[in-house]
Amino acid sequence: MLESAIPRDGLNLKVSARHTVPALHTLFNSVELAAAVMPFGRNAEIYGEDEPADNVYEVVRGAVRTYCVLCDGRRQVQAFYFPGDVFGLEFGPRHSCSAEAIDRSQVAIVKRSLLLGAAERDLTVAQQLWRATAIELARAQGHSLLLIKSAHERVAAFLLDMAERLDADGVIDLPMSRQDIADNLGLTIETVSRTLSSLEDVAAISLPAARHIVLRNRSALRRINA
Amino acid sequence: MLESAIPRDGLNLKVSARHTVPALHTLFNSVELAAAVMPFGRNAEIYGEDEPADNVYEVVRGAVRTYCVLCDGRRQVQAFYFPGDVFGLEFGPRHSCSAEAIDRSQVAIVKRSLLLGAAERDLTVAQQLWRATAIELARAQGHSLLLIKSAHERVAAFLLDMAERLDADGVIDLPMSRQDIADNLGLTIETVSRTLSSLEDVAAISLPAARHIVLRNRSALRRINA
DNA sequence: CGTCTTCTTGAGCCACTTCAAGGTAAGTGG
DNA sequence: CCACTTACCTTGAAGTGGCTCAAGAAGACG
Repeated sequence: MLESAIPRDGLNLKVSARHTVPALHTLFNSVELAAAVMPFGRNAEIYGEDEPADNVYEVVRGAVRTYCVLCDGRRQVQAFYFPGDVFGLEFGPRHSCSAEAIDRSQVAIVKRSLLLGAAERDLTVAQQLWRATAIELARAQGHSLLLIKSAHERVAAFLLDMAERLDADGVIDLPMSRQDIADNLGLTIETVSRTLSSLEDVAAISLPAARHIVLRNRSALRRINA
Repeated sequence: MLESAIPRDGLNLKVSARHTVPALHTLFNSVELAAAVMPFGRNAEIYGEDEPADNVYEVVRGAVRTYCVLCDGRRQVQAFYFPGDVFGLEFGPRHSCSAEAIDRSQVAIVKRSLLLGAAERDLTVAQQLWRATAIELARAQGHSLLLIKSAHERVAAFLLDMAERLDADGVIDLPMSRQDIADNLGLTIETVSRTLSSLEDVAAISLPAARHIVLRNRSALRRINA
């Protein structure tokens, strides 16, 4: 139903079979919903930190990053979202971080008030809201665990995560820049680049192009990940 | 109601006025509940990682830490909980990390199934479950933001957080060891110790005893925290 | 083809870690 | 009450992983 509403363009990113967060149509399977699908250009802001959290979003095509900026300009990318992933769901009234399209993307948008209303009438919707938040919590906890690891471990973990979410037979097509990866892993772009090169040196991956990574040895990556 | 069920002993830790997570009696204000209060000794395990998450807990007196251990033994303390704080609430069937009493503590315990049942009958309980998870999510996001900062920033942030939660007029009585703090902040105990000493040198704090910290200049700490 | 952005690589540096020693405080048994 | 033990904390000195600064290579795009 969501699918049929989506205009196609040339982006052609794959839709992940495994959802990080229950898809909106799961959230809505017993409710009539009005989901608008909106296009966003490369680096376009979807919402900003502290803005009212009036909507909930699902990536239909493309990729989205959420991030916080410290007062001195350091940026932390909290998460990446791909087709099927839900983001921007808050309990409180305001967004805790900003969201931007990484690439040209299509995003389904539904009014939060509609969801909350549905949750009041339908128990399973209420449960899905809880579930979506719980999955985000698990992600955030995993992210903080990541940040105590070494650069090699962080990059290996990142690659394994991306492989699971974007995989086409061991080949990863990254939509995001090295800067995005670095800000997600709490490293510098130089360290990310060097670490990828060193993983290529030990034949764990190969790098036919900067954003095109082939996993050559997943168990080696898992071993590095600790 | 919970209060009256609590046997007193000699610990005499203060009960924080400000709750990190809605207290169980908030969660239960429209439900009859059977909350047992159990004592735990210093370093006693309350639950272990991957154990079935059959209960939800509230610190009544004392202090609790939750933590994960990596395969090579590195430990990350995810959070500290003080009187009034709820912990161990999971959406999934198993605990994502272990919980231990830091000190001799009293912990109120309720069956998860009771809560879930109540949530099915009572919309506000369902909302409180969601809310508690959302607050944990905010905490986890804050924690990962902390971990990209410098040692000085992390320690300053830790002190400000503890001051807010344990404060008795600018004096902090820490229940946890330097190792706990280090594992929470992603640093070594030596770095934590050195950083505290250096904060004392610049007159931001004073250290009459290792676990007794006096905030001398909060705005300096806030400035350091970035 | 030139320009701009992004990515890679190198060299030196610094914040934090590691390793090591000593100090302090609380508990325990004599 | 005091020696002894043990756990915890602090401080120093040296090492190192990741950062900073800098230059060049590789794509992307008009």
